Order: sequence, then structure tokens, then C-alpha cells
Amino acid sequence: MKNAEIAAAFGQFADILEIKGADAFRVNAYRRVSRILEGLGVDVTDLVESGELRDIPGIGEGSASRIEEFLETGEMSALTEARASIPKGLLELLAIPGLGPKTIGLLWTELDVKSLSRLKRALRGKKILELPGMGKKKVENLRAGVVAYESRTGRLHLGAALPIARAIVDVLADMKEAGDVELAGSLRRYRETIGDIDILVSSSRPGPIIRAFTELPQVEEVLAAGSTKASVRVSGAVQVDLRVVEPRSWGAALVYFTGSKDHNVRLRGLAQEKGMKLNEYALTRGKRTVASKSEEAVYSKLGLQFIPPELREDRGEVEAALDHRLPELLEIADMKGDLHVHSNWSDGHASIEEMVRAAKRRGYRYISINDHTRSLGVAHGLTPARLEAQMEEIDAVNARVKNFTVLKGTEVDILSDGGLDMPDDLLERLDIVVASIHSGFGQSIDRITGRIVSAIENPNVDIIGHPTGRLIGSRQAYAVDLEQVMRAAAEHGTALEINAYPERLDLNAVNVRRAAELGVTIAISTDSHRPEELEWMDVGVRTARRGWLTKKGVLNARPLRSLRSALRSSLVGLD
DNA sequence: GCCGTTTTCGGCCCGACTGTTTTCAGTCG
Repeated sequence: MKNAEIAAAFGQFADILEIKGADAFRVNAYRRVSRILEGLGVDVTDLVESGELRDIPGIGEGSASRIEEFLETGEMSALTEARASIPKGLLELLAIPGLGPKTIGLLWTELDVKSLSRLKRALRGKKILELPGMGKKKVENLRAGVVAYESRTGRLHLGAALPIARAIVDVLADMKEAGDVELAGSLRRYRETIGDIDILVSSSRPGPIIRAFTELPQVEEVLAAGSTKASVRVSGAVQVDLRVVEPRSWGAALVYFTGSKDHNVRLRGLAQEKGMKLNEYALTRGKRTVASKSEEAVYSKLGLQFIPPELREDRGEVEAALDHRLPELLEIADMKGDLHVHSNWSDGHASIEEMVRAAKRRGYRYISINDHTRSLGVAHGLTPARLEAQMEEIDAVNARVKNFTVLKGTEVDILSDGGLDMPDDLLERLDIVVASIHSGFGQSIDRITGRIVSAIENPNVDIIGHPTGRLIGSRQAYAVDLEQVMRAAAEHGTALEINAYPERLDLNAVNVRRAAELGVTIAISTDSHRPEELEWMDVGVRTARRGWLTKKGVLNARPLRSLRSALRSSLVGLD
């Protein structure tokens, strides 16, 4: 699948044009194409073959023919030319906070700055102060920007960002001056990684709130502080942006600060079409306020169904909301149990009984214990004999607990040769068999796809665990043809997992949406190794929602009886 | 570059903050 590669090419094209001072709308058009390709569930090659590429809003004749050229030749001649027209080192500079395309262009033409090292030299010199718009303060800020860039940590996954954000929200929510306090931005949309943390507060007295925010103990640097808006850097180099708005603007502001940017652009365009204007204060017609207090009112007055934050990515949600055909998304309360949990029989840190108690506290009706199998030596994987002993222990636990069922399971290794690390006659006696790849990550796409497909075809396998193997920020997905995996899963009634561990989120939202389209059943599981990790079900459900999933498509949203009948039937995915 | 029951040309979302400035450009979200 070339989608990501072509998306990156268009992104770079936009960067180059921007530095060269091209029309901002043209730059934006390329960026939009890049984002569209990233969010595409299907292989762009298929769209070219079916002739549907030009039907996608935002992809016109120009971009379409560039995409086709790339697929045919492996490059885009226009991009190759553009690359040759500026020094390679300039592109990197765009990532420095406070340094934008205009200044980069200026520094390049006036001071021959064409790389990070040349920039650092220029910032030490005196000549830079003679440039128009340049002063002492600005140079200082750019120096700080370079330091921040060089010590950057990259985007945070949800598991790291949420605790930091919630701690700040809790403090602000306790202030008497504060009304509503909410996370906004990509964190409220539950994107799998976030660049910074956005917090929105309603209040008629923003002063004390801004002050309290900038004086939080975890703040290491105040980047900006105005009368209604402030930015700080907290420990771990994360930027946190705070915005305070009047209570009457709460809804409009929440829409605005939740984004995404593309979603907002669509909403504003829609407002304009209807003779209205939308900004962070209100939806207005002339001088009259049409809606502002609640998000629901803003969407409603735009003629839209309410769009949940997780869908606001401009991936068709605005069109669907206009036609009132948004799906009724899965809710966290729909989840009846967890189907992939470890215990201290392998590499978990708690006993089966401790995991069960934690699951009961969450209101679950069942949980499945899925310890590793023996080939995963580092995790103390179970031999067939130990798995049988564990099954007896589970019987004993089930005899003690009320209104709750512990299911017998395993996370069986899909071996390098495609076989499973546990005999079939034993797998057959289990309730939940999760099959996962933990070795041979470097194999070819055909071999890995073949391993997973043969696991799917095994009638004892119920769920494929973390189907791509990626670890956000540290390990790429292995080479796998997901389309083929999804089609096989749909055919054989095998579920694919959303592994809710925040560093995995595997499948991701885009893939979940595609899988659901193909009729694949999804299992949302936490892969917990400790009782408190069961909490990650929340981000799993959020990921499912980002993939437009309803309760119907989720295996463990079923009550136990229905789950059991689904597992018995090989037609899980077809009902 | 994309797009069109007002347009095939002329628009394209909107505002806060900062630093440099006598009225605004650049950056960011």
C-alpha cells in the first residue's frame, strides 16, 4: 500500500512551495491531499484502477495525475524538480517552533541559511538583526525554538498524554472562577498521538485562571500568556494551551478548539453557504447570534446531526451528518467484558482472581484469561500441561465468583512457519483463542500475511491479536496485507482485535473502519498485565468510535450468552 | 490546487498573541 508514501510526498511538496512563497491556498490544497491519503482506508491503487480517485472531494485533476504518475514511475516529476530548487536542509527548519516559512525564506535569501547548523550560526551573529521584522526578542525566541526542537520528544501517545492533561483539568475545575472545564483538541478526539494538550475553560473572570495555569507546579516555561489565552511547557517537554471563554460562547468555542482543523474549515464553509459566520464565539447571521452556548445547538443550526468529537476529521462525517445518517456509535457502557487479559501464570503481574475482581469493579460480566504460550520464553509462556492446570484453576475461580464468568483462553503464538504454538485438541477446549505474532517481524509481506491467514482459517482461533504489531513511536508495523487479512477474517468469522494498549491501538481507527465495511467482527481488548490496565478499554472504545463502529460489530459488547453463540458459529462476521 | 442550483474565474475560515512596528506581518491553532 503506497498511501502513506504518497501522502508524505504531497506533504513535502506543500512544505517546499510554502518556503518558496507560493499561494497559501495552493499549499493548503496539497496538504489536504496529503491528509486525505493518510485517512484513506483503501489502497489508493484500487481507486486509480476503479476510476474513483477524482470523485474524492479535495483531489482534482492535478493531484490525481500526480498520484497516477507516482504509481507508474515511483516518483512525481514536479516534486523532484521542486526538491532540486531549494536546499534540502531547509525543510527540517519548518519544525522549529516560532520559525515559519516566511522567515525561513528570508534567512535563506538574505543570509544563505540552508540548514540547521547554518541557522544556529546566523542566530549567534549580528547580521540577522538588520533584517526587516527582526529584533533582539525575536532572535532570542528563535534560539529557544532551536533548543526546544533539538530536545523534542515527538508526539505523545494517549497513555502518556491523558494523565498529564487530566491532572491540569482537575486543578482548574476546582477554581471558583471556573465554569466548565474540558479537554479539547486532538486529545478530545482521541487521536492515537497528540502534539500538544488543549484545555478550554468557561469563565467571566479569565485573569485568575490564566494566572493559576501559568503558576502550576509542573510548568517549566511560560511560552505565552495573554488575557484569555496562555501556553506553557510542562515536564516532559509537552506544550499545554489554555483558552478561557465567556460561558455564553462555550459551545462555539468547544467546537472550535476540538477541531480538527479540516473539520472546522468544513463547518465554516457550511456556515458561509447558509449566509452565516462561525468563529470561536458564536454562529451568527449578521449581528444576530444564532447559536453559541452548546455544541449541539451549533451543529443543529448548521443543519447537521450532532457529530461526536471522535469523528471530527473531515472523513465524510459532515456529509453523513447533513443526511442524518451518522452511525450510532459504540459507548463504553456497552462493553460487557475483556477478551485478552494476562495473569501471573505468564508475564502478568496479578493473579487470575485479582484480575477478576478488577473486571467486576468495572461492571463487566465476563473476562477471558489469555496467557502467552511456551515459545514466548521471555514471557514465561505456558506449556500445554500448565495451560491445562490453569484451566482447572479457572474452574475453581468460577465456582467462587457470582454473576460473573471467567473464560478460558490463551494468546497463542503464531510461529514463524505459520503453525500455532499449542496443539489443536487443547485449543478446542478453550473459550477464547487469541492468536498473535510475536516473532519473525522481518519476514516478507507474503509470509506474514500467510501466517495470519492460516491462523484465521484455523477453526479454533477466535481473535487475531494486535494484527499489525506496531508500537507507536518505537516499532513499525510488520509488512502485512491487511486487506487480504480482513477479507479472510470476514469469510471465516474470525474477529480482529483493537488492542487498546495505548502504545498499540492496533488495529487503528482507519483500519477498523475498513474492517467493519468488509463485515469483520471486532474485539476490543486491553491486553492488560495489571488490574489497573483494564482502564485502557476507554481508549479502545474511543478508537472504535473513530472507526465509526457501532455496538453491533463488537464481539465483547455482546452479553455472555450471545458471545458464546457467536463463538460457536463460524459466521460471526456475517450476521 | 480545488471548486461551482448564484460562479469555469475568483474566491478559498477566523482570530489571539508576539514583536516589530506607527498600522502590521508572521506564526499558530
